[in-house]
Amino acid sequence: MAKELTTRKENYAQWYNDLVIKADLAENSAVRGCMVIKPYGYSIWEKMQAQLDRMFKATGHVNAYFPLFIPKSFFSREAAHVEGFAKECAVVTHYRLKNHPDGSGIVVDEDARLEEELIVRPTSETIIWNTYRNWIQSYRDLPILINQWANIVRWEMRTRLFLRTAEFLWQEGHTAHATMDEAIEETQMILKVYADFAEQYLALPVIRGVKTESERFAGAVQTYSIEAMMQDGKALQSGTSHFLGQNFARAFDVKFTNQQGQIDYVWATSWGVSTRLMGALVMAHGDDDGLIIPPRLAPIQVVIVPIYTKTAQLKQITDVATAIKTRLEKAGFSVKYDARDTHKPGYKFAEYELKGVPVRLAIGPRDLENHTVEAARRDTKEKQVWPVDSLEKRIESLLNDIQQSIYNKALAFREKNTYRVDDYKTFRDIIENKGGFVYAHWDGTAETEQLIKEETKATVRCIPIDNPKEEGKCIRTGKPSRERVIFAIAY
RNA sequence: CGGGGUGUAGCGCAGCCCGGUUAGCGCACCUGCUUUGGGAGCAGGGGGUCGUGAGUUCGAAUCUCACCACCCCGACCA
Repeated sequence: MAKELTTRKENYAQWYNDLVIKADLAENSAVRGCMVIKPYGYSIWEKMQAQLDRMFKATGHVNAYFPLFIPKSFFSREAAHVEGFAKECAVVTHYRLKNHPDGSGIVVDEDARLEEELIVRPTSETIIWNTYRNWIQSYRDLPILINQWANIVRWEMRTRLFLRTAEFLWQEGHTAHATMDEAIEETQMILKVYADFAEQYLALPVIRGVKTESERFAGAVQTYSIEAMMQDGKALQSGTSHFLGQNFARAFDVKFTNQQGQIDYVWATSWGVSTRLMGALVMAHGDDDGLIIPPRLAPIQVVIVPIYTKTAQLKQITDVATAIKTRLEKAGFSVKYDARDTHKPGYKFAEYELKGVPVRLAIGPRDLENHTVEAARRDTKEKQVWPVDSLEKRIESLLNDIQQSIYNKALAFREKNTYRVDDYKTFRDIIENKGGFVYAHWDGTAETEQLIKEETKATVRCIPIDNPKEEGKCIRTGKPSRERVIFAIAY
């Protein structure tokens, strides 16, 4: 197989797609806009899930499951919500098929039309809040801190593997609170969980911020997000946390009696991250040789490749390799020994690089003789020869180093491509020619935001939290502004 | 839904303009031998309703029409 992933400069989208497909993560399915997540890709997702799940549980949440189908009437209770999602819903209208009378095949049985259509959930606020109504009467029933792992469907016009598929996997948290402050606190706490996960596990530096009104979740009072920069300078919204106020409680009539004996509507939050994080992983860290998986999320952290000429040698090497594998597994690493006789070492090297396995150990006749292994790290491709003794310590420190290095690299890239700009000409030049994040003043109106979007394709990604106040003039209209916001072209 | 493009073996493509043996190439696949410390070499082999349907013609991958699918760019979006 020849090296082919060299298209990135010419067509980043194609480079990304190739990488996802060739690294064995996913492929397009027979269903338009939907993807097949392959075993290797899914195992990375499982690692993400497991870690996020731990973090949610550590912050007091529990998992539950709500229906895939949402009656159409539920969906229209919250005006802004329905407006935001109506254009991309899959709708179930019938419940039965039949053979066509002329024998030409299976057709929908028109006699089996549903009285009320069912929407395949694009998000579950409505079905969940309809359920919460029955669960909540008193402040003693609050808070409810529930998360759900599920698939959802949004009938997007244009799709891209992991980043925007018609069906995707995610987790959605839906919490109910007695007070506004508590709900806001929850929203921000989850944002912190997302940021910590992105930075410590995905090795992806993110900016926490607040969305502008036009980018806000349909039905939310406030939307917080984490924003990351991909290697083409575009922004990827990698997770969102919404303060929903009492909007859904009002829409679904979810009231409770507070400690003072007064009846009030319940305060809500919702938050989610999706398989889009897989896309972030690919785009933030990948290179022309393939993926680079952060060690803390790698399904295989260490791969051992034998190098031999005769079958007898293979047996000797296998003895050594198996012993090493056992030792490393005992130390808590996930290790694969690839003793396939059907592929040559060079092929395997390239294959595991494509898959982004952080560390490769090669063991050959020389190593048998010297009691060594050759260790190669995926991120920098550096190799060194190690004695077999004390391998655990070296692996541990190497994996930690890789985790940190790829984070540092991504952070350095983001900083290098972040600008502070005060005039529109420079702004346009950077957005059009360089890409990246631009901190600029904005007058705070949706009109100006829309104008800038039309003129440059850039949008306000977020208003960073803890943003320093600074007097300035909107770069488009010259009207006064009190802080800079982040503009970028987004995925 | 607007603009552009592509459908030929599992993947990537040539052939089409100018119709004419048995439709070809690279990778992959299978067999054998030699190889194995960075995607092996040689020899042999298998695999095709040329997207679908109609039309023109003695003859269509090639020309005409319709349809379908997919990709890219836009609008929308996690």
